[in-house]
Amino acid sequence: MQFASGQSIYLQISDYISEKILRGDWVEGDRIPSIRETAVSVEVNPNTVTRAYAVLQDEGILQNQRGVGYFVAAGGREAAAALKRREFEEDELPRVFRTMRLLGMSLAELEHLYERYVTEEESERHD
Amino acid sequence: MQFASGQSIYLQISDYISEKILRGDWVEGDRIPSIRETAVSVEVNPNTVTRAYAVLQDEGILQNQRGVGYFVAAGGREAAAALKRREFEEDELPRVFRTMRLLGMSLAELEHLYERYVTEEESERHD
Amino acid sequence: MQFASGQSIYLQISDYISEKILRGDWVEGDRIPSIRETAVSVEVNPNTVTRAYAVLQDEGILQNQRGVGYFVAAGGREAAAALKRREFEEDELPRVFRTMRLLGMSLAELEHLYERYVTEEESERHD
Amino acid sequence: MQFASGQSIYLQISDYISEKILRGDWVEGDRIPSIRETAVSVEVNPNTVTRAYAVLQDEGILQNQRGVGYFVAAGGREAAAALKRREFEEDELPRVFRTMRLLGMSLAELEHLYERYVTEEESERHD
DNA sequence: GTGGTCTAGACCACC
DNA sequence: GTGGTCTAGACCACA
Repeated sequence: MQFASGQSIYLQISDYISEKILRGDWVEGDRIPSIRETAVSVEVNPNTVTRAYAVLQDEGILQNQRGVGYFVAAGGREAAAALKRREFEEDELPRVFRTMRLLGMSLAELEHLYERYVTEEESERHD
Repeated sequence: MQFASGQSIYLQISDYISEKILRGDWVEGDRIPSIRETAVSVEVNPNTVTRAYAVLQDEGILQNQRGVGYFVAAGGREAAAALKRREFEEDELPRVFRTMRLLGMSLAELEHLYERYVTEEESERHD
Repeated sequence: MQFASGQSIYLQISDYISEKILRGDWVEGDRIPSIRETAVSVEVNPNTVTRAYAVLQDEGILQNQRGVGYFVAAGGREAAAALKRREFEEDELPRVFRTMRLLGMSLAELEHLYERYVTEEESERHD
Repeated sequence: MQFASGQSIYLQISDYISEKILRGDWVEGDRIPSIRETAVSVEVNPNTVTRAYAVLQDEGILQNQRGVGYFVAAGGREAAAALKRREFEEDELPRVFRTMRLLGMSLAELEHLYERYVTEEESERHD
């Protein structure tokens, strides 16, 4: 895992876990890697992972059993989707639309960029 | 002016100035409010405004005449537009498109949200 | 059995057993379920149940006959009652009274809540 | 400040702050001691105080200004009161009433204990 | 000066 | 083994 600057590592980790659950890699009731395992695999301090997991537990995405581990909570996927959608629609999209107006970018142009993005994604998948 | 958490205040201020110029509120050669005036009006430490103006000067959007004040630079509007567009296309849009895929949101749905945004904007303007 | 977070599971189990004895579900000399049986029924590691039983044995509530099982000790019910009362009066009530003052809650209001609690209990019993 | 065992220090600190606000020692908009100041005064590591403040910020009791400090949030006192009352009525009181029934303790007896508590408090105040 | 984050390392209770 | 907490110390961005 590569960390971008500009966002804290623990948030990048919680996003990463959250997206795994969104994609269905881990489903309700699955035990996810322990704090220590994740710490080793992403090469950060266990404390940092603890913080990432705590965020997800607060959001109702993870659940933990003392001395056992962390699990995808009941309704965890829905919680993750709801959270991501809410952040997207309430924070990101308004900013995007506002910028479009400022730049005088039309919806058609946005669609064009979207299609370009999709094709680029496709080609990367073939690497 | 309201400050969102999560982004530094000086960047929020420089964005605010930059958008004023993009909208044409201030045009090439206009003197913009002094650091002190802005500091008072947005209720912030003058150091913070200084930093915001410095960013804009670096980008070629503002120009400083010592002892006189800050002015919209020659080509300032174009510089602001270019900067905003670059940030938008390189940073924000890829993130947006990625999230759309993750949420399974179609381009049609995005257009729908865009239209809703536009109508909301319209109605707010009538307040 | 549902486990609340915030208190260790073994203590929740020992409370649960203790209350069974207080209510008279199990009386002096009764053999209570084996560690394994309880472990299965409450879906917990046998080690955890062992610890819970050990606590109760320490308090003189249970008695162990090696190879046979655990029994409600002579005077077990009284021991359980004394323990619970002590914990209640020394730990819980002072905290409760303190919070009442902090919230400005009167004794009358407390009585009101008590009556509501009792009626709710009644109605649940009819389910 | 003395810390009891059984509850984590950071929660004891957040309770302490919360009660200060409930009592009106600090009111809306007041700046509370910085993380470092509190860390010194209660003799714990700044990280621990950070965690306590973060809890209160999550609850809407505190609010922070980057680089300036923590403040009692708008509606902070109400948030603190609501939180405490909710925890009290939903968690603590049901447990109390349940124990009363188990011990066969009457409301009259509880009142008696309450009066004793109040008089003890009074006499302590005269020390 | 402020808060925010991260690391390293320790100890604990618990399962 | 698991997670939870705490410390010490560091570095950073920010006001």
